[in-house]
Parts: sequence; structure tokens; C-alpha cells
Amino acid sequence: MDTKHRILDEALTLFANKGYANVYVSEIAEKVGIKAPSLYKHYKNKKAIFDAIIEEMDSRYKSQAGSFNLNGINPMNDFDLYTDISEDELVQIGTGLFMYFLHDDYTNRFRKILTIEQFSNGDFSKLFSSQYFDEPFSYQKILLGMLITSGSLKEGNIDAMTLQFYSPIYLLLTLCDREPSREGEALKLLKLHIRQFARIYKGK
Amino acid sequence: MDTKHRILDEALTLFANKGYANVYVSEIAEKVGIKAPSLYKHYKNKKAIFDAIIEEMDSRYKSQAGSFNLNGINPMNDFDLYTDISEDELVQIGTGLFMYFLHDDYTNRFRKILTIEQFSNGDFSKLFSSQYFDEPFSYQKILLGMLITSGSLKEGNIDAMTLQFYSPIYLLLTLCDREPSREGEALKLLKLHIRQFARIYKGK
DNA sequence: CGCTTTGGCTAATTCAAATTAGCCAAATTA
DNA sequence: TAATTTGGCTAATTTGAATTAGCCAAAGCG
Repeated sequence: MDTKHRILDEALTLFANKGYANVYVSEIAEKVGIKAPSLYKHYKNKKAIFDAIIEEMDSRYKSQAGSFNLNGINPMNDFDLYTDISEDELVQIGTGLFMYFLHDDYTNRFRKILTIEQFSNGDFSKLFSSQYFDEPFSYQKILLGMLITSGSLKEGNIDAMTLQFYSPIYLLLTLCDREPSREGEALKLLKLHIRQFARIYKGK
Repeated sequence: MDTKHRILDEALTLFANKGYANVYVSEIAEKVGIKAPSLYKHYKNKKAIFDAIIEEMDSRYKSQAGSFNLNGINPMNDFDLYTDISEDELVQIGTGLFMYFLHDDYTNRFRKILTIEQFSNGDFSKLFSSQYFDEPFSYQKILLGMLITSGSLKEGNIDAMTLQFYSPIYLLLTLCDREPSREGEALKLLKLHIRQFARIYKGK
């Protein structure tokens, strides 16, 4: 990785943990292993570093389309995966996705930045909501809808069901972002949640 | 309200929306209607204003004990309220609590501050988790436990049930904090959620 | 009523962080 | 290989927000 990218990378980590205003240019430089003025050979100023991060975040987001899907595959293609799946498999898929979102290098730092900056910037609010509410919600709603249609799941208010399936994942994700040491506990709860959800709604 | 409190109040609003580091002392002063140096007649420095806010937040939190309870009443006392309650009443209580947490002047600004500062400060992480995860979780777990014991709710994994009941409330609360214009939508979903939850788990 | 405290103001001052200037060696390239 | 570009450095400089100094009028009070 060249210096320009290392700067982005270190800045991303720092911004994610302390917020833009609390990070000094000199801190970023130190992490990269250069002196502050050298940064200016790569970026016009501090804001430009931040903007580059946002742009990167944006382009990754767009390229993966929906958020809570598998490798950018759309719900229709995932259908087979979920149609007649065992409880254990469902737990596997759920925890896999959870772990990916929790630990993926970019995903988790972006999420923290969005969390920190969400109130100060309308674009960030929108992006946050889209990425962590609307997209996963609509994706999972489609999925649950198909499972209901196919008879694998009981009928029920689909929005409520989607909310009940997704919200715990979201809650536990934010818990782990905040207190990584609670990951084990979160994972246990996640599994319980998925199993319970499956049991409640399984069978017509 | 005297100047000293007005400072606290305006600072709270500003910190909640932009984060500590992005708020200038001069901004706070302007909102209060005085000049920046005059602030120093009331507080030693900027940090002291922030600390005063945190102290206030802390003392309010402690005085209300558990978070997601009614007026600081403990679960045992709330028991009667929930024991044999209709679906409509449950929706009323749920939305009432939600609206309170969403709109209460202090509660909602404190929550935003915690959200913004949670990653940079271990105390805030802990406080956030306690206030928006552990406390409401354990409170509601007790309540659900009693409802199960009394036969009003079906058996099921109690942790999973608690998570499924509480998480949507949390998710919708954070959505509204971020995008207040979506309150109507959130409220609709909240009601659907409570009804669906009641139906699924009602009757032994 | 005179004295002191309070809380406002304007005009500095301080201080730290961002940025610029300008030098230089190594890498690239024509 | 000579010329240029790249990317590092140290030593300023700039900038702007926080804070201090010091003045003053009005309110409180002995």
C-alpha cells in the first residue's frame, strides 16, 4: 500500500474512533510514519483526507448495492438459499453476515464514522439510514415475503416481522461497535434470536 | 431560567447536534445572547460546561434508576399494569414510553451526545450500553418473565423474546433521532411491532 | 447611601493545530 | 545519465478559537 492509501487508512481508523475534529493531522502522520507537512504532498488539506474517505465509502456502498445481502447478490438470487433451510443453517448464515459486518475492515470503520457524524450532516443521516435501516429492511422484507409465500413461514404482518428479525441484529452490532469485548455475549444472543424467530414463525 | 442554566441548555443542544469539538464557545454564547468572554463568569472553561452537562445527565440517570420503566417505578410494581392487559393498552403503553424517550428534552439530547462520543470515551460507552441496552433489557426481561409465569405469554427463550421486543424500539428511536421527519413512519412500525409481538406470544 | 458583587462588554493575549516555504535525496524517465 | 518529479524533512507562518485583562453599570446589601 502506498503512502497515499496508508494515510487514508490510518485517518479512517482515527476518525472512526475519535471523530474528525478530534484527530490532528500530526496524529495521522505519526501513524503513517511521516511528519505532518509531508501529508500535504498527498492531500490538499485535512478536509480533503476526510472527503476522500467519504468518497471511498460511497463508491463501495454503491458497488455493493443493497447492504445486508450476500456479496451483492440480489434477493431473488438468494431465494434458493433460504427457501427450505434448516434452523442451524439459518443460524450459520445469520452469524456469518453479522460477523462480516462487524469485522470487515472498511464496513466497521465507516459505520462508526457515520454514527459519530450522523447528526451534524444531512448527507450522513441519509446514508446511515439507507445503509442500516432502509436497505437491510427492504432486502429482508422481500426475503421473508418469499418465505411466507412458499409456505416456509407463517403469515403475519410482514413489516413487523422484518423489524423483529432485523432489529436485534442492528442492536447487537451497535453494542459490539461500542464494546468489542461483548462480542461473545452478542453472538450468543444473536443465535438465540434467530432460533427463536425460526421456531415462532416456522410451519404454517 | 438564569444565564448559568441557559448556557447549559444551549450547550447541550449544540453538543448533541455537532459534538463537543465542533462547538465553539462563541456559538454557545451567541445562542444565549451574550459574548463569549461573559461565559467565563459562569464556567471556568469550555470543558467545565461539558462536565456540568455530564454531571446533570448522570444525576438524572441515577435518580430514575432503570431506564425503560415508568416513572422510576420498579418492575415489581409495574407488574399489575402488564399482567392482564389488552393489546390496545399494550400499544398505548409502548408508544407512550417511546414518545417520552424520543421527545423528553433532556433524554433525547443526552442520548445524542452519548451516541456521538461513545467511541472516544470508555465511560460513555459504558453509560450508553447501560442506559440503552442492559437496563431496558433486564427490566423488560423481568416483565416478560412475569407474564410468562402468569400464563399471559407463551413460553420461549426469554432472552430472545426480550431482544425481539426491545430491539425494534431501540432501532426506531435511533432512526428518529437521526431523521425526525420519519417519526410518523416509525410510530406506525412500532405499533405494528407491538401488536404482532402480542399476537405471537399471546395465549399459552 | 456608599460598598461590593455580579455579569456584561471590548480589546488583548495565548496557544495549539493547520498549513506553507523551501531544502534535499532518491526514484523515475527521456 | 542528466533532468525532473516525488515525497520526505525542518523551520517558519498563519489562523482561529479559547481564554484573560481590565473596564463598567446595575443590582444587592450593610
